[in-house]
Amino acid sequence: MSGAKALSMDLPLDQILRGECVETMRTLPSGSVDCIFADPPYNLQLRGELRRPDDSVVDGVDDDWDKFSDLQEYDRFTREWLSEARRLLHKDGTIWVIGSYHNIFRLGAILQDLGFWILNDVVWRKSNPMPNFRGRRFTNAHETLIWAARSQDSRYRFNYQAMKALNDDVQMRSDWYLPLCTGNERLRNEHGLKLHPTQKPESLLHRVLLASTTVNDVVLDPFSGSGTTAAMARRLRRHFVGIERHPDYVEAAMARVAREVPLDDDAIQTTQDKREAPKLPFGSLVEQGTLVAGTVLSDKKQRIQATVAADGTLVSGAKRGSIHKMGAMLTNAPSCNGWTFWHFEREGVLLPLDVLRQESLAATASQ
Amino acid sequence: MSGAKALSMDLPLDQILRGECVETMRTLPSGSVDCIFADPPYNLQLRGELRRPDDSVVDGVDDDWDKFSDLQEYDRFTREWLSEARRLLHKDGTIWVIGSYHNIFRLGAILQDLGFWILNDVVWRKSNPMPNFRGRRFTNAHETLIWAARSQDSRYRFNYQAMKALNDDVQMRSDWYLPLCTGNERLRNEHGLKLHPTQKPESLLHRVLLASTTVNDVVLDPFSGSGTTAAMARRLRRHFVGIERHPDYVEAAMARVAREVPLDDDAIQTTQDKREAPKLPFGSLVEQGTLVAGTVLSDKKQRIQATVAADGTLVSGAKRGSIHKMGAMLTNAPSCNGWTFWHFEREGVLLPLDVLRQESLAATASQ
DNA sequence: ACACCGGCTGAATCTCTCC
DNA sequence: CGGAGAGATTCAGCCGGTG
Repeated sequence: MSGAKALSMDLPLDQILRGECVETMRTLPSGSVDCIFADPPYNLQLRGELRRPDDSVVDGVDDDWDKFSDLQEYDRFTREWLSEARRLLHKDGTIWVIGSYHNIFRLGAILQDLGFWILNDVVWRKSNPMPNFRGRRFTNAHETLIWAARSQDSRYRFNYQAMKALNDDVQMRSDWYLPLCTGNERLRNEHGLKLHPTQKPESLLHRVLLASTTVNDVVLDPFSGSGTTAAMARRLRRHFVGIERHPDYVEAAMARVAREVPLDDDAIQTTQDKREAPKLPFGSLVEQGTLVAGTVLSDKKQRIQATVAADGTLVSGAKRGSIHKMGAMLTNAPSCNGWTFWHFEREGVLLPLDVLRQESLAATASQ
Repeated sequence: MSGAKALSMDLPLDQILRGECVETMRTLPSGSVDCIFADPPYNLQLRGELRRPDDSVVDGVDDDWDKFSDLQEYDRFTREWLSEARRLLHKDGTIWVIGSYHNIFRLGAILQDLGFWILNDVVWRKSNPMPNFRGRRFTNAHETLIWAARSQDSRYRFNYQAMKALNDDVQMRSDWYLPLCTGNERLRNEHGLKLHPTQKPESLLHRVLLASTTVNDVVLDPFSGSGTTAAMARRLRRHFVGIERHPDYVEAAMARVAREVPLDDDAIQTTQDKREAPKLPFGSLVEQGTLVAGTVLSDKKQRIQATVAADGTLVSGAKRGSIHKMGAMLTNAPSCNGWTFWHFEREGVLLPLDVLRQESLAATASQ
C-alpha cells in the first residue's frame, strides 16, 4: 500500500491532540490515515459498586466519560465518531475497534451500517482476567476486537507471513492469548495508583500494528488514553496521531512515547509476503542462462514433462504456454503456480523452480 | 427457578414441529419455556467458489435459507423471531444465540434493543477450524455465543458449581475450546455426505444445557436443524421443543433423538473436555517484551549469532526464519530445537531460550 | 495387531495487476 | 470497467488402505 503518506502533509504527525474526539477529527484531512485503532468508552452500566468476597471495593470503570443515558445515546455517539473515522481513513485502510459484550454489538452493527467491511473478529483471551466474584456468570475472560476495511473493495494490508512467523509458522488464528497490562508496564500516578482504568497491553498493539500496517504508515487513535497505540507505533516506526480530551493523559502519554526507542533496521524487519517480493519473470532465468533452453522440467512425481523454450514458454507436444498455464493445462486444473509445480534436476535431486528464483533474487539483492 | 413447567401444559413436549420458525412460535403459549438455544442463519454472503491450495473445492454453505437481500432484511427477520422468542421465554429464562462476525453484531444489538439482558458473550474456540486458504485474513477460528436473560431482573439459572467442576475446579471462563462436529458424530445421508451443513457439536450443547438448565426444564430450539439441541436435551433429561421447516431434517433429528439414551440418576455428566496443552509460540515472548526485538542470540559456544526481529523470526545476514529453522540452517543440520539451541545473556550468564519459555508459562499458569 | 500414509473435509464474506 | 493472466495459498483430525 503506498497508503496515505502523500496525503498526510496537513496531518500533525506523532502528536497527541488534546480535544474532543469528533470535533478534533473534523479538523483533519480526508483519507489521510492508513489505520485506526479505537478503544471507545464501554457504556458499562454498573449498578453501584462491586465488592470482592473480602469486601474490598473493585475499582471499576466509573469515570464520567463512561456514563451514557441509554443505548440510543451510545449509538448516536458511536455513529458520529465512526463516520468521521471512515472519512479520515484511506480508501485501502483498516480500522480496529475493541470492546466487551456491553458495547461490541453496537460497534459491530454500526460499522456494518456505515459500509465498513468486517475482515475478522478477534478475541483477546486474557491470561489473568478478574474472576467473577459473585459466581453468577462465566468468568469474563476476553474482549473482542473487530478488524474491518474501509469498504468491501479496499485492498487492505495484511502481513500474513509476519503473523505466521509470530505463531511458530502456522497461520495466526482469530483468538489471541495475551496477558493484561500489569506491573511495570502499567502507568501510575504520583500516589502509585493506576493512571488510566483501561490501559491496553503493549503486546496487543504490537500484534495489531505488525499485522495491518507497515513502516511509516500513519496510525490514528481517537481515544488515545494512556498512549499504548502511540508508544507501540513509535517502537515499530509507524507514525501516530492521537486524540485525547484529558490533558493529564495527553501529558503522560507523550512522556511515555518519549521514553520509547524505535527499533533499529535489523529488528524492524519482518518476514515478507511473496506478493511484495520483487517480480522475476521466468523468461529472464532463461535469458540469463540460469536455466538453459531445452531443459526438461517435470512435476514432483515425474509424471508430467515439458521442455523449456528459448522465450521462456514450456512446450509439450502441440501445447505451449507459460509455466503457469502449462501446469494448469496438463493437470486439468483451473490454475497452477508454475514456480512450485515444475521441478528441475540438480545433482540428482528434484528441486522446484522457485529455488532458482530465490537464488537469483538473493544474488541481485546483494549487489 | 421454579421454571416454566406449570405453564407448559399446552406445549407439545419432546417433539420437533415442522413449520416456519416465527409462524410456529406464534402457536405456543407465552412464558412456557425455560431456555432457548438458537442457531439462526448467519447470512454468510459468500460470493464465488473457494478452492484449497490443492485445488479441491470447499463445500460452502450455499443454501437458500442463508440468503438475505441485505442487512435490513436480515435485521427484520432477526427482530421478528427474537420478539417471539422473548414472549415464549419464562420471566426468569435465558436465551443462547450463536453466530459469526457476519451476523453476531446484528443479533447482539437487537437482543439489547428488545430488552434482553446480556450475561456473557462466550467464545467457542475451534480446535480444528478450516484454515484461511488465501492468506488474506486471520484464520476464522471461533464462533460467538451470546447468553442473555429475558430481562435485567430475571432470576436466571446458572449452575456455577457444575461449571467449575467441569473445569478442574476453577471458574469456567467465557472462552471454550471444543472441536468441530466431525467423524461419526456427523449425521450423513444415504450417499455418505453430510446431512446438514452446519451441525453443531454435542459437546457445545452439553455445556450450554448443563450451565443454564436443570432436569425437566423445557428447552426450545427454533432452528432445530440436525437436532443436536434435542438430542442433548434428552440425554441430560431436559424436555425439548424443536422447530424446523425442512421435513428431512425433522425426520433425521427425531430418529437421532430416539437413539439417545437418557443418563441414569447416578451418571455424573462430565464429559471432560480435552485440557489444552499450554503452547507458547516464540513470537509471544517478543510481543510481550520478555525478549526485546533487536536482541542478539547465540549458540552455547557463541560461535553463531542471530538477531531477534519484531515478528519473532531470527535474522542473520540475508537469512531469516524461525528459531528452529535458523538453528538448522546455520549449523547445516536437518533440524534443530531452537528453544535449547539459542541462548541469551542475563546477568553475564548465557541461558537457553527455554528458560524464558518456562518462566512465561509458569507466570500465566493455566491456559 | 499396529504403524504409517494418503485422502478428505470443516458456517469462508479468501488476489492482484495490467490492458 | 471487464477480462485475461500471473501466481499465491492449508490445519487438525478422522477414516480407510497398505505394509
